[in-house]
Amino acid sequence: MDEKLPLRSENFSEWYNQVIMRAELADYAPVRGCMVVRPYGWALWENIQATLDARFKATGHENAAFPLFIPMSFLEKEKDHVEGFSPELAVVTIGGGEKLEEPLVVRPTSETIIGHMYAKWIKSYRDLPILINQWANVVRWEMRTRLFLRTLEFYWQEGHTAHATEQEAIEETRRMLDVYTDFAVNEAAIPVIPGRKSESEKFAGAAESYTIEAMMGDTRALQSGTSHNLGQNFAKAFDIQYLDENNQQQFCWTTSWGLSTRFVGAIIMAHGDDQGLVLPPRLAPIQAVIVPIFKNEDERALVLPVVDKVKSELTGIRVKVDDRTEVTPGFKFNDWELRGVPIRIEIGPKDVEKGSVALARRDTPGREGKSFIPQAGLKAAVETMLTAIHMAMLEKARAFRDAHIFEPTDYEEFKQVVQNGWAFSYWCGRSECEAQIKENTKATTRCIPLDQNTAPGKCIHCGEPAREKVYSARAY
RNA sequence: CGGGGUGUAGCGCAGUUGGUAGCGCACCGCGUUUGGGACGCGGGGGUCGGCGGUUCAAGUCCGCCCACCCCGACCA
Repeated sequence: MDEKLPLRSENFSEWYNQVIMRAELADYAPVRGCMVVRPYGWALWENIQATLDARFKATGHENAAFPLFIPMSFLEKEKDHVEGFSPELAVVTIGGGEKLEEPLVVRPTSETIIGHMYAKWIKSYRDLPILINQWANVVRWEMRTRLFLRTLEFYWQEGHTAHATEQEAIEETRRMLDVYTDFAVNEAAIPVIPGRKSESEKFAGAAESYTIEAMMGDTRALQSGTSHNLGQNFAKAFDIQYLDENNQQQFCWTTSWGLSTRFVGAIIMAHGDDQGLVLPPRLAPIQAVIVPIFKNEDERALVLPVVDKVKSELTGIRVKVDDRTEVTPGFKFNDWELRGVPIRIEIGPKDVEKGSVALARRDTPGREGKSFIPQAGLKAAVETMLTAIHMAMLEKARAFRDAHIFEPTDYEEFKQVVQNGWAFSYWCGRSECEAQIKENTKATTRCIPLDQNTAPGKCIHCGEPAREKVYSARAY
């Protein structure tokens, strides 16, 4: 393998693949389109899970587990849902050597089977709301796959709730969109734009879909989390009814919302640089790595006890000591930079003598990011630096994003800007305009930001009156 | 499913008119090294993607198949 990564600016997709392989986040599985998530990648996902799970619990949700297999007939009960998903279903037709009476679908998402169970569990308004989440794997038979971004099987969480009123369901949908936004900004340092999906980009079977859209390092957009108001579509398809206070049968209002291992791809592409990964400190599996430095046995005997002492003082911080003897310190510096560890702590004979350590920030390459600080009070210094790195990463990503969002005033300019950025412009709301824009430019409607106070204008494509402005971009 | 590309050691590749399968990295052993990707010496590792054909002889020529990667239409 070459020592250097391909340059991010020259070949973004090759850079992306190699970062994943070299940083040992994931590997290709023997089945096309499937991946193995390796321990380092899974540790990152576990940190994402932990912080999201805490947010779900804090907003009143409980975890449960529903089956992997769904009767084919369930999928067929909601018209838009089956239309949307049938091309990408994996179907089991044989079990235990016998042809099955009814084929079983490997879940592409669980609205149907959970809807079925909710119909069974919900009797009266006293049973509502039901607020359940599950952490699961799902399968969608995609044509073209990319590690983390689109694989046949992926890991995610899917929240499914049922409510007595439309208003409650709308509030839930928006609440979880806010949770995702808060997570993206405050944990992953990714400044996402929340908004509503257009009709054509909506989830199959939803009344309204909402999304958080993030800008990647090549300016393409990535849908990083979604929240759907399902209206009464699934309630009617699965007969999810409750008896209200007046002894009347009513259909429930349901929602669903999900965030997947795709988000790992978002972290890689939003923050990475030519040296490799740059992990946001609050999610990084290793927050600080200690590299001991010594030339001989005498120095080794001097340095290692200080390394142990420093490590034991950094309580509450995810620290790793790189005690490999078969590679040089210089190799380790590059290795941990590739793996995106936010802070490197070097401890050598000079530090032992002076009672100091060398700190290097991953987000600031070269000498500029290196500082020498006393061992006393190191924990506070590391904590401060982790926060500073988070803020700097968020700011850098925000500045990059804002520098690549344009507000074109005519279609020619629109076509220009979406080649290397996002367009924020008026849209009449008609799917035909959207489709033609996509055909001409490959840009799709990413989201319609909420709560617009925009004065009416004219559609960027057809010139007809338009009430709203939308983000358009080429997307993953 | 269309277009392009690649299959030879774990990874990256070379292999001439068909004639005993090689290089770099990685791996193992020993020694010297170690504050920005160390070096020397010695070693282990292959049904050349699969099946069939041509031939005295196939990694190499011919046919079929398979897999993976990249680019398009669908998608979190």
